[in-house]
Amino acid sequence: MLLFDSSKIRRFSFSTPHGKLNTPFFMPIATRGVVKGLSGKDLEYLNPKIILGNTYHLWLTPGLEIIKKAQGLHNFMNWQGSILTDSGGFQVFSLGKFRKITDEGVHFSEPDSGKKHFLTPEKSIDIQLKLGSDIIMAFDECPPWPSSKEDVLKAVQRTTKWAGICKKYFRDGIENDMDNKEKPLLFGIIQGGTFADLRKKSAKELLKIGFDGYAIGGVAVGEPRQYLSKVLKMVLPLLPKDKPRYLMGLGYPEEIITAVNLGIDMFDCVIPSREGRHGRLFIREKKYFWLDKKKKFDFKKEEIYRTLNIKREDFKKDFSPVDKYCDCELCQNYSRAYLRHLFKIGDTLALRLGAVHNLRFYLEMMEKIRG
RNA sequence: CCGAGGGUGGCAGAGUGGUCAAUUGCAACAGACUGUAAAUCUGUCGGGUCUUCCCUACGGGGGUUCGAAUCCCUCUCCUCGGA
Repeated sequence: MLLFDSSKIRRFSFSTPHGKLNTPFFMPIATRGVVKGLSGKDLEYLNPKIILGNTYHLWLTPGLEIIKKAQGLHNFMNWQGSILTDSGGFQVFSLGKFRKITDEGVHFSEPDSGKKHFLTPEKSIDIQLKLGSDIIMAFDECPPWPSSKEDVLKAVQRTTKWAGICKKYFRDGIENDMDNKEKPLLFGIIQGGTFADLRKKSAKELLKIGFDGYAIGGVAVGEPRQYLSKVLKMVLPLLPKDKPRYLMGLGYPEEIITAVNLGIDMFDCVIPSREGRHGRLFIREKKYFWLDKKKKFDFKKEEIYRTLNIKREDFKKDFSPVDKYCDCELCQNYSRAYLRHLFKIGDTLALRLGAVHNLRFYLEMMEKIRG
């Protein structure tokens, strides 16, 4: 059971070199310079204001040479909104056995080719500056769950150390870059797993260094779901009210609403896009009744949304729209049966329509939350 | 009509005496997905009281053998070559 109180949520705005952002908001993921399967027209329709790219992946492909020749990532992908770039810190976690961590940085080997790369805090910031990112993330170490307290402590210490290096390198980089009319923002990332003392330690150390915004990382890496609000409650009271707070990598709609309630401003997650491509569609049965009239509302997850596995046999002859309250291209033009058919024959249109729909679901939800 | 090679589970295609209810791929069905190693991954996929048990099953029928998808005979169908 969650409680949503629209009068209590944080609403404010801040600007990046590519525009003003109103919180709380959700960032679609464009790891390698594209929201997988979507065109610029699709993005125009979705109008997310800000999307997320990834340092590590863009560094490998297409590489900085190409991005530089294209005059930055925005230009390269023809996206004029803001871009937040993740530092590659998450790959320290997700690439698991394909990397080795030292205090200086992380050695990665590409899973397919075995090709080796060494990413450091300095290099990460350098890459992000060259990409032309609007919001640059500090390079962090995201420990998996479960990890011993000793290991999490080590990750916190390393993350703090790297954060200091990132800050310094960022400041120097900005000062030396006379072309940069508007300076990007730099965010620090709080680690500490599920340990209250380590979370607080991490937050305090990052506050001391000073950032334009603060992210909470290392959440939803496998720990039980109850930890989400616990971790947020450990950290959020310590953060300044006038700086954006970003919950990295989350989540399902009910998790986002929980986090909004507790004071989070920014989200990103692969769930809507990936699950859309995989045929799992987010739909609502009633049109956001939980946001109507009443300011306070108790609701359960099922009351916000449900999901359809559109590939199921049940939808073979279901000619109704996926979500009758949705205004996306899929819901306005095609039936469940048709989308199922597209998935069954493996046509890429299915992937695109699925991702667009789910992202529309998420972004519209955020719109409604903002009011 | 003669010669040669074949007919295996929804399809394709392994297997040439026991460890075969039968490799693998596709299709089908179901599930997973949280700062994207992900248009990916996992499971099921002849039937039964779902079992270290039984039944049915590798074109049909018959035979050899302790034992056959695998060997023999016969019928049938397909493909290729020759009249």
